[in-house]
Amino acid sequence: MFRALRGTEDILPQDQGYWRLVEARAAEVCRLFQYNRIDTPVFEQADLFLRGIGEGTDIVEKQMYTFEDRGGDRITLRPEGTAPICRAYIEHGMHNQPQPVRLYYLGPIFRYERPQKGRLRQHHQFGVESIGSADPVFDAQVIDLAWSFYGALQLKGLTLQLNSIGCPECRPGYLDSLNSYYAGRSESLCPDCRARFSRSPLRLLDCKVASCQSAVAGAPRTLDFLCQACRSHFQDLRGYLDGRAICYELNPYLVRGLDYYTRTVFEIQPVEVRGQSAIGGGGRYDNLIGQLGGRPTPGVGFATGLERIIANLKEQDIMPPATQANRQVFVVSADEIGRRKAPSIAATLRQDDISATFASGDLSLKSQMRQASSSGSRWAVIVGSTELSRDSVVLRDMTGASQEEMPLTEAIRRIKGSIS
RNA sequence: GUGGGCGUAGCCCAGAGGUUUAAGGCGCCAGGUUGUGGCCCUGGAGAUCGAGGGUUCGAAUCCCUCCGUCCACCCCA
Repeated sequence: MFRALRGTEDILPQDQGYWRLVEARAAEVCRLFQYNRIDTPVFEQADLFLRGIGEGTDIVEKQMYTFEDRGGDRITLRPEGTAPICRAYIEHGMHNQPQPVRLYYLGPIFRYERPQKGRLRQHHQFGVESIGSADPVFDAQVIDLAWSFYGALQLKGLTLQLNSIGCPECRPGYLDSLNSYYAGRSESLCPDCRARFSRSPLRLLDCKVASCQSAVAGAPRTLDFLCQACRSHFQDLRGYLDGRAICYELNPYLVRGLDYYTRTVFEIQPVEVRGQSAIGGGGRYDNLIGQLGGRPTPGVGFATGLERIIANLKEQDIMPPATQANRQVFVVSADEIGRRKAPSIAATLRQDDISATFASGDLSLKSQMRQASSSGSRWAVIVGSTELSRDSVVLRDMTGASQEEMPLTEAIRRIKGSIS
């Protein structure tokens, strides 16, 4: 038997309401903030991600779906959204537009990982990018947008964590200090951290192993090493956030898994902080576009996982709005004559913008009525030889138990005139 | 990649070596007298008990291997 591949899942009809809700809120918030939608291909040249995300990262090291296509090109299923957007920015000369260019995207992301709660090999992200300005007002705007989005979904209990990890000016000084701090302590670190020590020292900071935690507690903080420019950038950002009354927690040990981040990094976490719980995150990437071959262009963005959002909506009993069934009809046939006529009756209804379907005439009337009932349709139209001989149908209101025989045109008028 | 739990009908699950021709619930189908749903009642269909191998007179039940799945670690959304 075929089944969906590990770490992938079908989004079944009963869940589509959640997805439409989340997508609609995303589109709405972006319209209000004037971020425009862009859709990039789900696969790109592998090199885009190698250069963009950074060779030492977990994503590049072991999570990319990379393959050679029939033409011999190295292809990667996108493991994140920002690099492709930056590629599109460069490719379409968007630096000629007023800056910053504000974009949003929504679509599948692929990472080869062992699936677990809230973690899939194909998941979906909604993300925004503000490209072309280093002004901290846009860091704040991106966070504001993210916060508004979660607010529009009525998600409760989210916390915003914020940090600044500096720039190429001040990062080396910090790394030196981190290095010498950890140099004398490598004995007490977990094996993973010993490996991280030389590879990506920043990540030492978010190790969860208890023995490492104590080392982290005394470790130097990026914030204390920021250069003047980064320091004032961060100050300004905090000022803007305060001005918008957006609460955040300063987390000096927040680092993110991608190499391209500079200065601002942030993460949004839900109430239930269980292991891998971030629901969204982002930050500034002032060197990414340059690294990808564009002229040096600053940018800042945010992305959030739709599956995790929906999981949180469900946990908080937030339901998508019920679909309107007032203009929905289920055609039921009482006998062979009615069964023959059902498709064209449904078609006539549809011409009047009434959604209509019918049951198999193989089923008993009772069973057809059961289907009509469970379909959620407000109306059942019942047809058989008796009605057809009089050029009429029976219109039954499924919310109660009243029904009446009338011509189809009259039934249509009643249905269209109906209110809940 | 590492560790642990679990795999019985579409779904939830009982059964823990022989009274199992594998139970129950949801869902599905058919009925409960004449062409009608939602509640109730009755009946029915639906399971090579994840796959393969082994132990045994006898295995859904014990052992091994594989596969799948879930959870955790790593890391992220």
